[in-house]
Amino acid sequence: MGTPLPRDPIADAQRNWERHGWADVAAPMAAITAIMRTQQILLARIETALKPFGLTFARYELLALLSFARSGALPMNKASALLQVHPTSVTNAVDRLQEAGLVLRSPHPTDGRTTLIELTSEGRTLAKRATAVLNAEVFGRSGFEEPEVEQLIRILGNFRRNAGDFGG
Amino acid sequence: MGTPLPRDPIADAQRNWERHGWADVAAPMAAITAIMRTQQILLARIETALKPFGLTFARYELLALLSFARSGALPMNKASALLQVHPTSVTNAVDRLQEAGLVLRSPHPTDGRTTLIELTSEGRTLAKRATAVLNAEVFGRSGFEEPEVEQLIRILGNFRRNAGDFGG
DNA sequence: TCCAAACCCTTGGATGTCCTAGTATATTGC
DNA sequence: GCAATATACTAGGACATCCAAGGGTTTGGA
Repeated sequence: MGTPLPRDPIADAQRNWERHGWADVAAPMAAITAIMRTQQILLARIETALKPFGLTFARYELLALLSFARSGALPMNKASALLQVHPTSVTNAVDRLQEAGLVLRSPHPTDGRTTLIELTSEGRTLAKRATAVLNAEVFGRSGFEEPEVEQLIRILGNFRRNAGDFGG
Repeated sequence: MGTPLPRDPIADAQRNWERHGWADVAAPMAAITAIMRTQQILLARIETALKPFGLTFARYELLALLSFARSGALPMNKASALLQVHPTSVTNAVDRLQEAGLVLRSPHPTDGRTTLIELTSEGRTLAKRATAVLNAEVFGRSGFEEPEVEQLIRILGNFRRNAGDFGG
């Protein structure tokens, strides 16, 4: 996966689409494919930055979410909704974070069905340190110019709203 | 994972970043997180469209790539480079496509190390049908406006080039 | 009151991705 | 010509994601 290609494979795919009579959807195809590839690149950078902490992005996101909750605790279903992942993915992440002593499960005081995830002090400390590294090494060197960042936030925000993520 | 949230969780995260003194990287953080989430949404749409064909996106991409190769065949390492995934991921995809009778492996005529992936006629037919459905149901209804598509292609194209994907 | 429907979490299974080796074949350099 | 290095593919393992199904808890309508 190493050396750069001589040509942009996505631009090539777009040309192929046009040549085959699908010119009307060639551009959206290219945009969507570019999003998939960009996500892959960014995820790799993030995972590299988090590796020294023994964290993956999924686990980091959960830690970060908990660290912003006033009480440092959230119900699992709340975390699932806010992170927008399947409940089983949260179960998986909590299992591993709990093994590492970064969070712990506790019963909900009034609803016997619900489990609360609580940040331990180790978890809170690690979240803070990991965030500092992510800010410095990934978000601070994204490679996006300032106006591009604003455009991405706007375009993808509209997309996510229309997709039903939030604020129907 | 169903009902829309009352508020945009990514916008909330951006505000949290600003509140905690990381205002300088809050916007890139939000943009990157939005890319991750958008990819997730798009992938889900694509997988839904492909499910009736027994295809996943990874397998479809390989089929589509082969269908654009003149001879309908490519070396595994070439496919790995063009799809920008790890060689083992190609091995995995080829295994399953071969089981389904959509591709077959053949030895390279002059290089004993190399394996060629060839499209079968079933594979070619299925690629064509799957592409038609993807074009109609996903790319044709992306939810992106036309100028947004152009902006995404430009912004993400620059990003991918700077990330070393192509055209050093 | 009480049972069905709704909700919450977990287990088990299928996929995909990557990394680290290991085997086989080519290429290079002496 | 032969050993050392490089390249190509695959096997095994770690993770993450989703779906389907199961067991426990609450809620709500008859």
